[in-house]
Amino acid sequence: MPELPEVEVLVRHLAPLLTGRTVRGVSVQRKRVIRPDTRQRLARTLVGARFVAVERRAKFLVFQLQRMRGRRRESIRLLGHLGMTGRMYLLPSAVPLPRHAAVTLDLGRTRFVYEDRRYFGRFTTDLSALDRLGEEPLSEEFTVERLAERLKRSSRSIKVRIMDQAVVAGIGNIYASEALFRAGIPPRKPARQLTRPQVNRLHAAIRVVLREAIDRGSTIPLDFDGTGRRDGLFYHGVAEGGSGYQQECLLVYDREGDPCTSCGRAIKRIVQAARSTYYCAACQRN
DNA sequence: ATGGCTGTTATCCG
DNA sequence: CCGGATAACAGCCA
Repeated sequence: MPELPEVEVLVRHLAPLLTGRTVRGVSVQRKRVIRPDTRQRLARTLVGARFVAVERRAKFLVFQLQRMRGRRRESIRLLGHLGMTGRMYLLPSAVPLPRHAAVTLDLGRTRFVYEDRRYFGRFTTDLSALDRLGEEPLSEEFTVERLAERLKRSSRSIKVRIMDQAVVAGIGNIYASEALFRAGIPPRKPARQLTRPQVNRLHAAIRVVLREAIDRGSTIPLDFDGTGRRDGLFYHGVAEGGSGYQQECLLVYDREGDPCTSCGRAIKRIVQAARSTYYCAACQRN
């Protein structure tokens, strides 16, 4: 569920469930997701700590915990990332763990499960990844000027460029295509060649696309229970009787050959930096 | 069924 | 520095 809106919706879901809970035990089924932490270090850090907040930064989940050490209150931060296929949810302790459980936290009668089929995600006390991020696209700091600055020296295609987390923190493959379609910008255009009106439109489009996806994900019913039905992968809109998120909200992503919602011409698919890009050749011109 | 595709990112090259 | 390719991994689909 990995892009910014999906993480935001998940964080809003998890925050009230986790806040106040105490970690009784830590179990690491896949140690690659905790690197550079070790099992021992993670367990030593977390056991006895209490969740005080869950926040989002770009596509990362930031878990804040506190623990009493002697007479001192100690703050702990944990970084979560879902990679391509990660999920996080609470499960009654009696329920057997899913096949691809990567890390589980014992919270008493429930456990927090981080599950990841491909193990591309992360769950660690190493926060260094946060240092490499650009502005939050929905914050005040993300101004048109900032975006223009980050684009003007790059010869990379604009699509690949806005997926760089140092340029726009939280945009991924889906919303990159969506934002460019909304802004009417061809995905292969070199970033530095965007006109000022195009940068203006892109800035607005990024915010609109992300905001709408968050609103959508906050509105539709989701099941964060680990069963895989309506579990937060809301842009797929599966298990929604055919009227899911994708049908209603994604205008170009994964719609190769479908008629453009604006002009009716077939949506095209190309590959850039080994990822699929979808666009309308008629609506997205220089 | 074999191979190509998938929501991510770090790293290694030229 | 920049940008492209690849690797990490498992499952799904044609």
